[in-house]
Amino acid sequence: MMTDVKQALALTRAVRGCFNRLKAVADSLHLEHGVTGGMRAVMEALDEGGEQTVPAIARSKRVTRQHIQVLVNDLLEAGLVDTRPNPADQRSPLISLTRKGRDLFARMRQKEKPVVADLARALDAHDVATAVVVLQRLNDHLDARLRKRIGDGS
Amino acid sequence: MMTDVKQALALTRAVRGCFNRLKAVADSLHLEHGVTGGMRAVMEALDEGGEQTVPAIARSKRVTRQHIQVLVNDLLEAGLVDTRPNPADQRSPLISLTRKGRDLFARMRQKEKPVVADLARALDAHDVATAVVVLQRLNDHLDARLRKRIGDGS
DNA sequence: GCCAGAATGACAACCTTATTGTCAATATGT
DNA sequence: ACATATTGACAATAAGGTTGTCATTCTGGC
Repeated sequence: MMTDVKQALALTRAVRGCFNRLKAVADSLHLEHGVTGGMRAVMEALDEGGEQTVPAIARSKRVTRQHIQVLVNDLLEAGLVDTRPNPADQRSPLISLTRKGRDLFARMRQKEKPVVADLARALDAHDVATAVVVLQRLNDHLDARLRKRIGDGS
Repeated sequence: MMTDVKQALALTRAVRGCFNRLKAVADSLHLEHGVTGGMRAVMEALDEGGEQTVPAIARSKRVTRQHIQVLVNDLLEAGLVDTRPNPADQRSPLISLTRKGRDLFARMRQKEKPVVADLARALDAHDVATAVVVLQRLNDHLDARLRKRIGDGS
């Protein structure tokens, strides 16, 4: 059955609201580590995707490589990530989490755990699964539109 | 049935991803009107909530009144909103959309319509309804946590 | 009514996140 | 080999938002 426009709008509003609150909660949890939201997001990309180049991280997050470069430089200075020569491209080393970086990321995850578990307790598993599928479909759809737009422009 | 932690994390990731894509699509739609995202958000608040004071808008959006004040001043200059003396508080006039503001907002909505309708076509109504409920529950839960945190701090 | 304390508009300084532009060096396809 | 694209580095800029301050108005207890 097809969704009506009103419902689709309600979904987008709910997503926007959730995002802001999630950000506020995450910020309140990670204040003390000296790691900014951007740095944390890069660490997450490395934790999930393994070692990657700066431009690869930028593309996956749809931001400029210059922005990611700055964040990675900050992480390097903090000793949370390390570089390894890239056999495939000598300009662009592979970035990976150091032991220290992995440990810190694990500690941050650990800190999130009770909060997320608290959320989990309040929500029905089947409904959450449905919501995740809906949001992923929405993501794919939006991606297609964004690609088309970019395609139009060039 | 209770959701597990992994699923709850997947939900938060999906929300973050959706938000970014929604923002990108919305930006691409509203570039030409000379209305920034912030201004548009204030217009939305006024369209949905009727005339309000600046601090009231700020509170509903969890940002500082100073920030909203700047946006409202921009909107005033653009002739998109107007002020009316507030019988309840002489310092803080009531802000409302002008005819021009309402028309522009309607035009922007109209422009969104085919996009949202396209989304609606790709999604199942029942699933979307479930997703909206889940996200609203999530919102409430996060709100409770944020209030508690603020309560702790003071 | 009076007075302390809170809320408000106005203005300024600043921070964070992210973009665009540029340059020199390295890669890549033909 | 050569044109074109990609990359790291650096700088300038922009948007969105915060904090701080001042004078004014509002509110609640007395």
